[in-house]
This record gives sequence, structure tokens and C-alpha cells, in this order.
Amino acid sequence: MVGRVLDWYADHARDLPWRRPEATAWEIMVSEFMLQQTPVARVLEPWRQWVDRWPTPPDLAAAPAGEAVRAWGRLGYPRRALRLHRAAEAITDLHGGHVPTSHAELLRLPGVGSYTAAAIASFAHRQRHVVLDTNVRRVLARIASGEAYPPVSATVAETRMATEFLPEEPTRAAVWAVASMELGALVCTARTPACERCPVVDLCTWHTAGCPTSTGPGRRRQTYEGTDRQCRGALLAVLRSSDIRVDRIELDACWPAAPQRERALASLLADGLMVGDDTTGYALPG
DNA sequence: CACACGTGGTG
DNA sequence: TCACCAAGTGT
Repeated sequence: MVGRVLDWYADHARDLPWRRPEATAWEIMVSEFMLQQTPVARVLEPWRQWVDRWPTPPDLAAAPAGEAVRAWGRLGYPRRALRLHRAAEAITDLHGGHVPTSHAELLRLPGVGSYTAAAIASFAHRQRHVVLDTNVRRVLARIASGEAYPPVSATVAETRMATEFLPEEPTRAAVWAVASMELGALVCTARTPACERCPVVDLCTWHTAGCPTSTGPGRRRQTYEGTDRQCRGALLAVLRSSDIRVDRIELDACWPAAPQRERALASLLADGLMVGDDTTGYALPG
């Protein structure tokens, strides 16, 4: 089972820049932040520019947080840019400018949760960790549980199952981690899986059962149009595109509903994604 | 534990 | 067209 996925990966892995042997732990860490809830295709270019401009954590830490937010562009969830900047500061101050190697230390960094800590430790340092992202959860749900989709929220059962699949040898475990993710991203996809190209289709409980459609209510809502999120995005876009402080009038012009605009503005200020007031004008954080 | 948090591609 | 989906984290 594992061996076949490793063989498949050797033949079909995408040539992503953060997977190249010369990729640094920092470059891998940046990619992981950008890839949180964001497709690979959209990350490629911003990642290249980011690591070119800030090749090490101290380089980013020395820049204003607002520049990180600006460089984040339209990747979405701009708080990730802020967290990455804060993580760079912590690495600079507490770890001599080097990305920590232990899962526990990584976990203490802003924006680094269970998945990202495991991913960095595994991909950058070849350690043995359960790397349980949405791809792997779906792959395991189908292969081992016979379900079309994993549970809505991660369970201890999933972690236990993932641990059983994880090879003992660290290097092999690290390849399995990236390979099982890649299988989920390229073959065992959410919408229309390409089972005919799956290296372990004959071992897949779900496929053997005839690919039953998910039973429960499942799916969650996602609506975006007219939400606070869209409003925040509109406000922040104004600041990103301006080199000077933005007047209140310009912010008012980008969103018609005043109460929602006020709420979004307040939340952006509270998050530290922007600074200022009506008197001084508004800007990305220094 | 449910919800907030961006954005754009796609079937 | 439009709802779903994309390498999650923090509260």
C-alpha cells in the first residue's frame, strides 16, 4: 500500500519549487503559510517573489508588517501574512534567525498549527510526523474507512489511522507524507476522483464498495457575496494599492453599506491589518 | 466545537 | 450559473 504510493509519487510528483532539494526550511515554511486554504496554482508566483525579496526570517522581520500584507496580494486570508511576519520576528528573536526544527517549537510560532508544524518538520527536516491535511484525510477516508469524505472535523480516530500508515523510517515517513498529500491533490480529489489512475484503487475500501456517495448532511455553507469578509477585502485592497495614507472618504467609497463597513474597518484595525483614524488617515501597519 | 477568516477557479 | 473547493489557524 505505502510502497505503491511512494512509487507512484516518484513518477508523478509535480515539480514544485518548495520541493526542490535546495529549498530552505524558510522557503518551505513560507509555502506552507501560503498554501493554507489556497490552491497551489495561485501560490506559485507570490511565493517566488516573497522568498526572493525576503530570503531569510530576519529579512522579513526587518520589514514593516504592512509590506508583508502588501506582498501577500490577493492570496486571501491576509492575517496569514501578519502571522508569518510575526513568526519571522519570533524566529529572529528566539531562534537565532533559523526556522526551528522541533514540532513543539514550531507549534509555538504564530500561524503554525498542528498541520503546519508537522509539515515543516517533515518536509524540511525529514522527521517522522503524521501530516494530516485535507488531502490525506480524504485519501484515508476512502482507502481505509470506505467513506467518500472524512468527518467534518478531525478526529482522534483519523490520527490513529494515519499513525498506522506512517512508515517507521523517518525519511520514508517524510516521503509518504508528501506522497499521500499529492495523491489526494492529483488523483483522489474531492469532486471527481480519477480512480483509473490511482495506484491503490484495488485496495480502496470506498472504490471496492462502488464509490458510495456521502450519506449525512455534510457540506457547510460558504457564501461570500455581501459578507463581512468581502467588505474587509475591499477595504484592504484600497490600502494595498496606495503608497500614501488613505483618506476616510476613499474607504467609504469602496463599500456602500455603512454599518457593515464600520464593522469591517474596526475588525481590520483590531486585527492589526491596518492602522490610523479619521484624522490621520489609514494605512497598512508600519 | 462552531464559526470567522479571502479569493478565484471550476464542474 | 453558482455552490463547492483549495497544503488551516485562532478563538
